Amino acid sequence: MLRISKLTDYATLLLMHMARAPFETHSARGLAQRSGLPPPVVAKLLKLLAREGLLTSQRGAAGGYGLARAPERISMAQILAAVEGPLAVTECALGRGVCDMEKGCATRPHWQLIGHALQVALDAVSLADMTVPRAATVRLQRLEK
Amino acid sequence: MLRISKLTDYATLLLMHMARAPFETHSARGLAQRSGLPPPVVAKLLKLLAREGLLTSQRGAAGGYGLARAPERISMAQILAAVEGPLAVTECALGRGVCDMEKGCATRPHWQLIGHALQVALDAVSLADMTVPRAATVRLQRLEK
DNA sequence: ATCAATAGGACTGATTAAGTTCTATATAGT
DNA sequence: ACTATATAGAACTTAATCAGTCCTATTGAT
Ligand code: FES
Ligand code: FES
Repeated sequence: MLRISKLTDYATLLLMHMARAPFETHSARGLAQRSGLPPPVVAKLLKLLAREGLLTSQRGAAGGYGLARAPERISMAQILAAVEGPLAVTECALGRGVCDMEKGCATRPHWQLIGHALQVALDAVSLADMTVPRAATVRLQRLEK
Repeated sequence: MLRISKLTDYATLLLMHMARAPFETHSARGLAQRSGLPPPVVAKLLKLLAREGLLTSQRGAAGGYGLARAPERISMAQILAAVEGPLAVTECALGRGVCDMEKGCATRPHWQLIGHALQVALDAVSLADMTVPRAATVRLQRLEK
């Protein structure tokens, strides 16, 4: 349940690779080779991440992608949001009129509450954490108290 | 992102209806009428929830479904798990050999960490909370500190 | 017996995710 | 200027999952 998409998993993987050399530019081809992912998928994802502001891009020969900011300042929540769109646990979490069963349904505010809790959990883990084993453990354990 | 399925939303809705009379038995037909959901969907969901141990069932005339335990002791995490299967944020979060890109991928333990945080957030909200506006607010706010 | 209820599974259609391909544009080096 | 190498963007196809329906069997009260 609550499975993230493969694309998001891939995106995280790519960003982790880039985080090992945070100030250099990386080409889509090179990242595809290093990650083992299919080149078209890598290209698609990098374009998306650049559009969403997580990466900077430089066109032309000797161009490539670079992290838009330090790995510590890129959260998993941001990566999720970039690839899968804004967090909305239920379809009808945002506005009225979207859902047929609004009458007789009092769940909306509660789902929003849960959504917020998830957001907090995802914000607590940064890309930098992901590259360092057990880095986020302490912070997350504090969340659970 | 991290959208729960409609079925899970429906299941929650049904359980909330039942929680208003926690000790009575409810028929699928009756719940379909009260909830406004299509009867076949309601029947399917109740069967599933009974199999998963969230509901008790009584066959035959005058039969029906009842909550397996008090609404306070049914968490949203349990409902999610019943309808959508066990929480696994990534496909390869559990075992080895599932995923092609295991070599060169160090994300697994971190995803497990995130998965655990989500689990905690979902465990903090009970079915009883869902029926009472703002009931879970305080508990969730404490989680965020 | 009969009627009202759940149990289980098979099946279909709709929606979304995943992956590929093609064309256009920008830039460095020669 | 030319060429090679890169990203930008969109359209398209296929695969997988979700949502919803339907049919048959079983159970139990009247
Ligand atoms: S099911 Fe959409 S508002 Fe509750
Ligand atoms: S992508 Fe599957 S192990 Fe990382």
